[in-house]
Amino acid sequence: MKIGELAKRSGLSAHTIRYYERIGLLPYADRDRSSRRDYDASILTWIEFLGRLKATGMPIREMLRYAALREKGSGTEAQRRELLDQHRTRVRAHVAELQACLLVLDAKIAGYADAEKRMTQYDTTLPERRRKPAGARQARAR
Amino acid sequence: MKIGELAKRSGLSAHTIRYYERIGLLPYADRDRSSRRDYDASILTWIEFLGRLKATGMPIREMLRYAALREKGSGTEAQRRELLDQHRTRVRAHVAELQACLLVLDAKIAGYADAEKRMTQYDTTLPERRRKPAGARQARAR
DNA sequence: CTACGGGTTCGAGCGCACTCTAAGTCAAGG
DNA sequence: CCTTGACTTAGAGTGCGCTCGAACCCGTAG
Repeated sequence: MKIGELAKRSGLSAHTIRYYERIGLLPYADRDRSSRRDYDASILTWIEFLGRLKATGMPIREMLRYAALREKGSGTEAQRRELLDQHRTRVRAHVAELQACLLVLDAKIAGYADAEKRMTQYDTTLPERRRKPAGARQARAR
Repeated sequence: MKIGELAKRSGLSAHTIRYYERIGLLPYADRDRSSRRDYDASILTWIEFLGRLKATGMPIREMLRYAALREKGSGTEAQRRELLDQHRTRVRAHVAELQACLLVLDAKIAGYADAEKRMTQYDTTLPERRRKPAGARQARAR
């Protein structure tokens, strides 16, 4: 598989794939006789996993540490597990934080929704928004 | 409250506070007669809310849109609600993605934990890690 | 009076993660 | 043979969100 094909399949750009190889996130790819990268489908699994790490906010620096351990092969499993374990802890904390923020967001949005409802009912500030009082209660529901 | 005090209370640096004012994320602060910023405690509420937006990944560009609507005052509630509502949707999606990634991470970690356990039991690669076979099953539990 | 510990402005610099450009190589199709 | 288009490299540029430095100002304590 050439780099263009891999780009399509992985969702990364060819530029990014070369960049990842340059910094050591992807292993140095075999080249054909005209020095073009030729990939094995198995690289996709690795790219996909890198994507998960990235999606969960792992900085490239740390992915590099993981990639290096992986390259090094057996004997590094405990360190790899440790690294992922620590990352998981951070991700869990992050999810918890997001959920807390969502509650705040919910409250804020509910506040605005209330304000809107009141406006529609009593017509305090936006005359052009007036509706028949009877139907106003349901207005703008989403 | 002077900028240093606000920095301490808000967790932002004085540099960042000035930067936020410069770009319009914080309202232009009143100055004392020697042109130093003098803050009202109420700014903390706003900074805290900005922190939530930031924590949930809202780019500054969009916080600026929200801040501008807020400055503009009443009549912008519907737009503010809309903005926050869209953001909430994105955050929820992001949380879902993180949770999916966590499952992958869990599986990967479990895989490594298994490998370690097997190593400890059969002593294949790391002799210095050997333990009495009888107790090895429970080793390294977390 | 002077030193110090804040503060001020403006603009430059940084770290991250790409993203793109320029100039060149190569293989296949018309 | 010539064009096309996908590839190669090294290195420069981008966008984001700060972060810092330089030079200066000001009020108070010793």
